Amino acid sequence: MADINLRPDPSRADAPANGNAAEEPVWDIIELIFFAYRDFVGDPDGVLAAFGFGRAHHRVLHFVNRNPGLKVAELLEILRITKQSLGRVLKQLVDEGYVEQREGVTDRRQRLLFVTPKGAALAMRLACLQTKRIARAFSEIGPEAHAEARRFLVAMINPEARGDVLDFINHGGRPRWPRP
Amino acid sequence: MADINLRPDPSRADAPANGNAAEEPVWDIIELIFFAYRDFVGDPDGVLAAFGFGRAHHRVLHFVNRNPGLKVAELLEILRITKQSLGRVLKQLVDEGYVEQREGVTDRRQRLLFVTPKGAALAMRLACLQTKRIARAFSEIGPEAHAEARRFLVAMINPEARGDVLDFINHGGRPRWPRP
DNA sequence: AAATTTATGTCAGCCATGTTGACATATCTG
DNA sequence: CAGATATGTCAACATGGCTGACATAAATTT
Repeated sequence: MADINLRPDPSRADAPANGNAAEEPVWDIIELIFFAYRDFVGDPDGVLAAFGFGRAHHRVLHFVNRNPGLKVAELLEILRITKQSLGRVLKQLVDEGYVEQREGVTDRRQRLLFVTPKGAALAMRLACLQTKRIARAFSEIGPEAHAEARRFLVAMINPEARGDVLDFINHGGRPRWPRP
Repeated sequence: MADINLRPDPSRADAPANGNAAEEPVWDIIELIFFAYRDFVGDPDGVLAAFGFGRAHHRVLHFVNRNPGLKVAELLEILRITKQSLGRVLKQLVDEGYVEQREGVTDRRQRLLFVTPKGAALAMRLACLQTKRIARAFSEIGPEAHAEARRFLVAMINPEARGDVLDFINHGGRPRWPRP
């Protein structure tokens, strides 16, 4: 009787406690992230395909919509892709009238990004689609769901990046990624 | 004073309550899923690159490791890709000795999938990497973290698919995706 | 003013990983 | 035996990453 603790099933080895060695993988969360993400990003695919767009366009449109006046360099840092990759999808969004570029007022080298009304409508449509899934999940869980999900997701982000990410998602419509 | 309720900030319009129309997008969760997933799947990339593999190889290796004797058709259904796409990465994993294929005992058309010891070691290494991130997140949140995260992720999965997914992640090492 | 740095764009080509369509083979089932 | 099933394969194409090289305009530094 030397080992009395609260492990109902020793095979599950939960509560790593030391948090360093990661002795037994947390299989359920690893796999649930795969399945949940697969369904979550799958929602917009049909709509995007009808517009001739893919997930890359969705990401660009989303962040420009949420951050009017975003600089190209900031968007590159968010998406962590190269300017060549971004250029391809951005050009299509601009050519087809979903995104606009305007010269920066203080720095005329900059091409600040804005969604057009058409772009805003598509971005909103896609966000609402994804929100339906989130809202259904929250309603199944209860009133704490939003706060719990947010805590979990924030904790999964690289600690050094969290400050910037939290500033960003709380921006309230004003652009400020690395600094104004 | 006709509207007394607990909304600290009316611009946030949280708690959709009806759960049908998805009137205002849940921006924070949508974006946090993007950032959290980006960091989560980024962890294994370095290790994979050192082996000449990519994320597609990781997914195959992971599910074969977790499901010894998995049938090709079952793996296709999990990953939701075509057999041609799977064939390409699976062939490399087999050729390089990470995965083995054995004839089914009852049905000799089947090529049941198993990881080799080498494959198991790599799969475990990658899972432990991802587990470190999860364990860190859990330790920041508290003892309820695992249960909360699991509830949220399950609730985000398509309701029709949940039964199969839950059976799958609880399989305990015995393969049974659609049916035995 | 000239030189340099910065913000952005562009061309060309490669790679990983998804797709469709057609077809081959072995094996199981009725 | 006839047909359905499990798997593999060839060929071609699409998307969205990547690198490297180079161009332009505007800001900044010297």
